Amino acid sequence: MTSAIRLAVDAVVFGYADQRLQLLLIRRNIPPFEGEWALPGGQVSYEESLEAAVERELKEETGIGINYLEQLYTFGQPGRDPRNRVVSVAYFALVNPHQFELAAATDAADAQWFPCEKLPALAFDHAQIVAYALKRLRAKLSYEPIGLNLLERDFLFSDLEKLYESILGWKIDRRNFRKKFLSFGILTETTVHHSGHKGRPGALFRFDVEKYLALKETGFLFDIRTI
Amino acid sequence: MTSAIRLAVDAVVFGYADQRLQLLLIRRNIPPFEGEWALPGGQVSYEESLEAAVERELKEETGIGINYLEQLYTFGQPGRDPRNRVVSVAYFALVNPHQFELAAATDAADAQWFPCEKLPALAFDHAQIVAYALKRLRAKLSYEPIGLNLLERDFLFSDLEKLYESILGWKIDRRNFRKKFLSFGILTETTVHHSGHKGRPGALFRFDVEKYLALKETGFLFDIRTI
DNA sequence: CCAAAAGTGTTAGGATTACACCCATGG
DNA sequence: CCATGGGTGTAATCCTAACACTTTTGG
Repeated sequence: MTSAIRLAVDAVVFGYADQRLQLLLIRRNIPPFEGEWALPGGQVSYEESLEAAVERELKEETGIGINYLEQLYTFGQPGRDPRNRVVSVAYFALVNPHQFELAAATDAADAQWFPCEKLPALAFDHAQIVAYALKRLRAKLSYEPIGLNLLERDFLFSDLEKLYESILGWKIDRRNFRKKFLSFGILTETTVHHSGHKGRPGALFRFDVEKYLALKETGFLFDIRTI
Repeated sequence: MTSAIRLAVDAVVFGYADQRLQLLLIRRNIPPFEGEWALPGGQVSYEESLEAAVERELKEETGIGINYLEQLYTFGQPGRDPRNRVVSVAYFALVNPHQFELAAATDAADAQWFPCEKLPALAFDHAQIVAYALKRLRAKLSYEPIGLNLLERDFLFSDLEKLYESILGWKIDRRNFRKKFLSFGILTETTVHHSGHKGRPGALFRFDVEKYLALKETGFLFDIRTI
């Protein structure tokens, strides 16, 4: 019998901080690619679900929890791991980085956020996985309100604008964007936010997940492609 | 050491015949679920890519080749196979059934097309996989011209209309549909089709893949959601 | 009082929808 | 000649896109 194919999971974890999209990476402390940066992940154990494996690895290697998780794609080309045949189910996760401390406390090697436009070289085929995830993120931003998982619970409308602008990579019209986004009725206005910076204080908004799910039931489709 | 997770592929193969969407199934001739219907598929061997495994299994079990193949989703819940932990990468395939004979010649058990609205009970979690694939097919029909992979090379416009109507499950406006679809410029009109049935003969069209790919390069997006 | 950010409406143009009659053939 | 399916245009409506000034605060 030839040896068995190994099954792993990898997580592409996006965060949003300093008005830039960030990616969570760990520095490998074992061969191959020792010392290089890679996606958090690892082998799936026999009794756990794939999602459980992702969450476990993330906890172990980086100490963070996640706001949004979905399966991305399964990468299985022979040769993607130089030693063995490893098939990896990649997951796509969104996090508000302010919500979690990166744990230096764990036994993992360094975990660190990198702005997406300045990524280091990555181990294995992880650059390809990240590219795929970015494509998915950009596409999904326009037809599901997942961007809200990258923000704090309460946020300024301008935060949301800037998030879309920085991830999609083009200028959006503030007036049209606000009109359209608010027309969905999935944001509730809370208090007004004072101080911090110069300029007129703005209203704080919060994503009303209940209302979003209720609307989805009725066939409503979030769609902000035409901004 | 606990035993290793097994890796398999399964294929959800859709065809279109008798003006209905059809699904390709095989009858299992080994336990578990012996005698029941299931998706074609099987274990991935150590050196082959996932796609190669799918195509090999399809050839072995049903004798058909495929017009379109993409990865669908990876199903990995513990317990989905009653004996072992099997993680299965499901693929989504489109075929023109007239193009291939189902091979009784192979050593596989029966392979057979079933209309999607009259599927038998399926082994494992295959009903769930099929449901997922149907969702993907319906969604994709509207923003990629994949429906054309289900038709013969030359087809009547009414075939295309009926395909969309039967898969999406609602009436479409003939005039608007034709106007919009032709406006993309990815179909070329060939000859006029005489005979076969009563009524005025219609023009035959052919999908111009070259032109479609060229257009895609330029940022053109196929989009027929608003029909 | 100045700089910075928040907030807000209107209009022209383009896209979508709804809709009905004539044409060409086979039987 | 009639039944069947193929082929076509227009008008009303809705949605999108473009655009600039006023308000409120901190410094």
